[in-house]
Amino acid sequence: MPELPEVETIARGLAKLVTGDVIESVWLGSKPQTFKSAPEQIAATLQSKRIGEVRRVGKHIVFELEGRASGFRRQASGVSDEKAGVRSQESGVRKGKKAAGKRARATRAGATQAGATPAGAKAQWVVHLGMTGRMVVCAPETEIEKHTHAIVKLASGRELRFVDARRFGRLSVARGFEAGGTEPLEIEVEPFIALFRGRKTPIKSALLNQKLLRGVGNIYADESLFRAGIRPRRRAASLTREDLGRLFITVKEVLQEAIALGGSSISDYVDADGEEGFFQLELRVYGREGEPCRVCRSPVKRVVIAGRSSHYCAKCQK
DNA sequence: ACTATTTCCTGGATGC
DNA sequence: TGCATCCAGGAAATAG
Repeated sequence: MPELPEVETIARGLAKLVTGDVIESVWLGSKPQTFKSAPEQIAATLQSKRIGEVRRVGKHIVFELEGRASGFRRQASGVSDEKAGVRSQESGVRKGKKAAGKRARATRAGATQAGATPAGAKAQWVVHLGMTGRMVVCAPETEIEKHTHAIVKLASGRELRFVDARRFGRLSVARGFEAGGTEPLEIEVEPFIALFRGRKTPIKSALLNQKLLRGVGNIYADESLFRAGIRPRRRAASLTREDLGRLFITVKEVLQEAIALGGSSISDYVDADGEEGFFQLELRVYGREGEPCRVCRSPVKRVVIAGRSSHYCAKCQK
């Protein structure tokens, strides 16, 4: 399950592999829910672009796209790139086949994003891996895996493929992409504390809320709370400044350590080079139900909060 | 404005 | 062995 450290690791790996390469052609699969922007718009936006910076924003991978196809005009209207993007989004609303409702909603979200964007921002390819999404860089003759939803041919002769069995992953194009909340590795202590003020929701849920902090998922929420000595069910508003001060430290600590170890390889996560991470060996509570707490030896508990399994030590966390 | 719940999806694990 | 059932998870949609 790629969370911030895994996505960071993958983005760094991809940056090394594909920065500077040029997209020669794009094939997109037929599962509509994979594409958060209209497939035609994704294909048109990627076509003939040079891949610039590749970076992580929350749990998203963002590819900056530079330049454009010579002579390419969307809908032969001669409008600017910016307007072409908006226009094709609108046409997406009108067209909408069986997924009309879904598409319209997704399009509105995209339009809001574009609206908040400085004019002239570069086009971007945004990838969310969901649970099982993977970006594969390989030779064109490599057998096409089951659940391959996108294939991007590169001028270097290689292909960049998006493979996602469970299909929670999403592809889109944007300009000035911004994901809701604040980057946990960049936030300062006071804004961090302010995020949770007055919230009745369990602190675990608040940590998972991407509109507050972006990039923390189930594994790192549990690990941060363990290190801070806070039970996941505690209401966010009930935490003292001291509690939140500790949590502020442990969230950063856990994420940084996990990045340093290349993420956690649970189930089938591997980085852009196919290498496993090592942070799964450092996990103190996640996935350790019934096993002895590494600090006090009492068995790790598992409860369900907001539909997510949450692991904690009843003795070490209050 | 918030919060809680449901939905999507398939491979792997478990149960009988 | 085979078949059914459950479970994992992020985020958007829906309900309260």
